Amino acid sequence: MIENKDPIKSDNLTARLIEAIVNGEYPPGSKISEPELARVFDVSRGPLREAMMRVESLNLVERVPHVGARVVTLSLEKLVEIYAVREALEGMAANLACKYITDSEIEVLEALLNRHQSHIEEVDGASYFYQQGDFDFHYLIIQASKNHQLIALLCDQLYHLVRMYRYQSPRSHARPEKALYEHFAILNAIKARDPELAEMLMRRHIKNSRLLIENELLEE
Amino acid sequence: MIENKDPIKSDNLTARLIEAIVNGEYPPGSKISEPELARVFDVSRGPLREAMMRVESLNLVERVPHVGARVVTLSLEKLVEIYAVREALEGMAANLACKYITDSEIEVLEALLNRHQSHIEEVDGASYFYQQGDFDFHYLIIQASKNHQLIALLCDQLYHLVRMYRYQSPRSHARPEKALYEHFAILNAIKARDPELAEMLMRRHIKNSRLLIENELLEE
DNA sequence: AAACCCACAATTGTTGACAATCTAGTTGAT
DNA sequence: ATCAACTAGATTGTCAACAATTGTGGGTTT
Repeated sequence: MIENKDPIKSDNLTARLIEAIVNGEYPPGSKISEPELARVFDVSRGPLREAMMRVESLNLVERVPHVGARVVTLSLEKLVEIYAVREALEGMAANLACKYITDSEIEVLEALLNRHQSHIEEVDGASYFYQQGDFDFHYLIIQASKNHQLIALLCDQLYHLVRMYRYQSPRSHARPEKALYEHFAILNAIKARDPELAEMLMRRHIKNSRLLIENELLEE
Repeated sequence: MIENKDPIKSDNLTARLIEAIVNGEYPPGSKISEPELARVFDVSRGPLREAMMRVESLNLVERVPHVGARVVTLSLEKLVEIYAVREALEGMAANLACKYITDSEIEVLEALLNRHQSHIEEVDGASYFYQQGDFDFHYLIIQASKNHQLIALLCDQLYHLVRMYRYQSPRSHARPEKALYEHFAILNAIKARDPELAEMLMRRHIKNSRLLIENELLEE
């Protein structure tokens, strides 16, 4: 079976552009020059512009006609708004997951959380690892909802912005012990097939993350 | 003050394409030929493809590399998924609206609902008018949330699919009296600044709409 | 008759060039 | 000296032609 790597420049470009923006290679607010990027990515401006249109749809860049595109700047207000949306959507995801999650998916989640627990006990404050693990947990819950619209909205759109913020935030927003405790509570509710409880716990979990970020930023 | 009509073909095209697809000019499942559409809209394939990328991001068309794009087909399953997302997001919108809605916005909503009541009393089953009115009500609540991410997600993305379905559905999914009653209940909760109640009522309202659609389709 | 292969037409992906618009630097006037 | 207008350069928007891939139809083989 040959690995079918997309030879379509426009499609590959989109993913590469997203990565470059999310990890800060093109920092927030910086101008994006079409000729320059076309040179960097070794494509013509045609496919590049097509990719830009998609990236714009993801709200990663903002375009002004005849002027150009800039990487979005993540204000505190915007991030709070995003977390409100996450709260609603991931709450629903946890709710739906109670009905649709499979036994094997539950096993994967349990293994993941156990691994997190070990790591936290070993190295206190393994924050980078934890952030990735936090993403994994939320990802799996969202997937378990089996709602493709929900999955697309969260994983293909919102999470790029969330990742962009975490990558570039000087602070570490991790609170490993408490968050892990909340993750276990959510998983237990899902295992008990209790949609209302699972949704409520997920919403509280995300609200706590939001409050943490708000406080950290307000301290400055 | 001169009306600044966008002379940018690529941008205008996107809106025109969306309208054409939503109102069924290009029916679900039909193939979209780039040369043909370029002729119809009197543009080159360049701007047309840029518009197509955006329309694809809205999930109104599905593209296969080197094959082409087709208008999405709205299955019952997909619609149910969309309504679950609406339930989560519009519930949150009602919740937030309790905090951020202005007095003038409340007045507009009250006037809207009163107008609906009059119309329903006059002509029994003014279903077309009601459907537009239903959109207006939900639109205003969403706007009142003042959450730009939420507004963009619902008004700029999801609602195109909902409108597409309503336009093309042979049946009228209106249940004017009950829906109007629910609208009044939601508005009252918002006026009382009761976020939990407003969210709960909005979610029930949308769930009722979903159940109605499910039943109507299952009858066939 | 059914299945396979091959060439042809049509469509998609990509490119480079051209036109329209914005930005910046310079010149000139008050 | 400050501000406005103009010009030059660069950037964005658009186009038409070229390259690559897919689907189709006919012809051959089993």
